[in-house]
Formats: sequence, C-alpha cells, structure tokens
Amino acid sequence: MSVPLTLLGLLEREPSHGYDLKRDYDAFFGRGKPLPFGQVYSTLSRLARDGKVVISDVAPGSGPDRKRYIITDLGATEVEQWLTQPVDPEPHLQTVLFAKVVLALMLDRPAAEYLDTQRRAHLHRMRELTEIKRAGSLVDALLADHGLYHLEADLRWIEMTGARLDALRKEVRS
Amino acid sequence: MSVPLTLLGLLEREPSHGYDLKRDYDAFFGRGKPLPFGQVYSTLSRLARDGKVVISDVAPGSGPDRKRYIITDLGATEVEQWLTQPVDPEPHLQTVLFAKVVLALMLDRPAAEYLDTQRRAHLHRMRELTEIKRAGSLVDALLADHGLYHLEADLRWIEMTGARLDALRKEVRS
DNA sequence: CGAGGGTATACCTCGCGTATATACCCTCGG
DNA sequence: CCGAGGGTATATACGCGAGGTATACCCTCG
Repeated sequence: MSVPLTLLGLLEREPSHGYDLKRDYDAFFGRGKPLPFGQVYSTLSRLARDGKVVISDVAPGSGPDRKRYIITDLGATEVEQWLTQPVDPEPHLQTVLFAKVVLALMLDRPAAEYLDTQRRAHLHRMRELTEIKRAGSLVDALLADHGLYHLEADLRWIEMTGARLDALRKEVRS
Repeated sequence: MSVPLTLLGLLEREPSHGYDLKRDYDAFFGRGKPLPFGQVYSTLSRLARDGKVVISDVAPGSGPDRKRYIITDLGATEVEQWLTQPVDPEPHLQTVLFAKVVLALMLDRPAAEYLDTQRRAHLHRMRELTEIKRAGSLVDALLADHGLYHLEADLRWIEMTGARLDALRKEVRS
C-alpha cells in the first residue's frame, strides 16, 4: 500500500507527529488493518534520512516528547509525482491461484476440487462485502465494491480455468 | 506470490538443488519476473532451518558443490495444507488507487484527472495483455485473462468512483 | 499508588534484490 | 599445445525496506 507515500501525503495536509499520523492512517486507510507503530517510526526516520521530511520541533506532551515532522519540498515533489503517475497496471503475470492450480496438476492433486473450494470462499467473502456495503459509509461502500469487482474477476477466472484443466495438465506435465 | 511454498511444491515433485529450482520456478511461475538467486538460497536455508527440507547429499557438479534438497514430511504436510486451503479472498479493504483518490481530494488536487490517467494506463495494458493472449501458449492466455479480468474490475471501480467524487470529498474533508 | 493511555525507540525476521566467490568447460591466439 | 580469457553452473554475502513485537517512558486520573 506504499506506507511511506501515504504518510508523506498526510503530512502535506499539515505537520504532525508519529502517533497522530498512525491514527489518521488507520482512520482513512487502515480499514481493519492498523499500521503498527514500529512501521510508523521507522518509516518516518527513513523519510527524514532521505530529506523528505524534517523535524520542526520537539514538544513535551503526555509521554515521551513529540517530534513534529514537516514535509520538505523534496517530499512534496515526491507526493505530487506519486499522485500524478498512474499505478502500474498488473505488470507481472503472477497470481497465487495460478501457482496453486499448476502445482496441484503437477502433483496429481484434485485441482478441480481446490478451485471449487476457492469459489465457495470467494462467494462467502462476497456476501460479507455486500453486507459491509449495505451497512457502512460511502468509503466503506467504495472499498467493498472494489473488493467485490475483483472477487467477481477471480470467479470468472476460476470458471475458465476449471474448464481448461485437462489442456493445462498436458502443458504442465511436459 | 509465496516463494517458500512454491519452492516446497516444486521439491515435492522430486529432490533438487537451488539452481535448478530457480530455473523451474522461472519457467512455470516467473513470467518475466525471474526469481533472484539470493532469494532462492535464503528461502531454502529458512526451509531447512524450520525442518521443511533437509540436505540429502552434496555432489560436485560444474561449479560449486550442489546441495540436493529433499522435502520432509513436515514440508509435505505444509504443501498439502496450502493447496487445500483457499486463498483468503481480499481480506483487507485496501488499495493504492483508493489511497491516491482520497489523498488527492484531501490535498485539493484534480482527482478526476488522475482517475482518467489511470484509466488510460489500464486500457493500454489491456491491449498488451490481449496481444500476449493472442500470441502465447495456454498458460500465457490464462495469466493474461487473469490480468484482464482484474483490469476490467479496476475500470469499473474507477468509473464508479469518478461518479462519486463530490460525495467522497465531503466525507474525507470532515 | 497503580492502571491505563499517549508517545517513542529497539530489535527481529522476511522478502527481495545486487554483488561476489568458486569451479568447470570451451575457445582461440601465440 | 598451453594458457588466458569468457561463458555457464552453483553458491554465499550483504543491504535495504516492510512489517511486526516488545519495551521504555511519562502523564493523568481513580
């Protein structure tokens, strides 16, 4: 998810310190997978080392001193480029599902059954996501839809692969 | 892509040594992203450390001595479980695309333009994948289809998100 | 005074990648 | 025909970032 750039982006809103950044990150991007503290601070120190943020001042708060980080011009440029440049769309033709199917065929396991199990797991998760979408905010709905679309994509692929298992087995066993 | 389990799976076919494993991996799963040597050997030593493979013998070949690795019962069990259990379907509602859109809205950037750029990049890659699918083997076609389905999923999401930018901005700015 | 929350650091393991070492084989110029 | 390079097979060493756990520190409040 590119934690460094996300934190830089949050810092471009306003200067902040580690703990608050973690909270903001969790609120906007965490979605059930909170950012570990260790990663916040190690990322911040790498950003500081590379001149993308600087420590503006150190203020006593409740607990250890807070270090307020400010984004630099270099950091702002980096955020700008990251936002401007598109994500590289599916650059490596690799997927765990495919690896499992190929290995199952190599090892003479029931690949069709495995695909079926996977299909059920996908359908189950789709029901969960549908519920999240129904009950949640707009953000929840958008993220749930993203998941749903991709799960549908997987399902289509599972169907197609299931229909070609015999041919695939021949290609893999050579 | 779970390199450790893929290598374990290849080792279940027959005992082998690092170099050959790398070649098999590249042939079946690499797809333009070859496995670096360093990762092969460090993964193998972790597998050995954890008792999932053992070194059966050391034989001179052309070059340094080859260490032949054999999968253990523990390792075979692990492969079995990995193949049997479905991949966890989209467990964390997180995506770089979403993060970029949210940050663009926070920072008052033209999110709609960014989405448009992303759409073009996706369409471009889809043409590439279509060509790969047309020209390649069955394996290539399956992997290309996987990519294509997921790119379509992204496109749908991009369209929907583009249509909801105003509402999303309100939710993010609060 | 002790519990709990805010805030930070230290440290560990992986994944991933580059660079280097080592041994053998082939070829080609002197 | 010999030896110096160059290619290939095989392995190790090292470096960096991601991700996560454990711990230290200090304040507040019951």
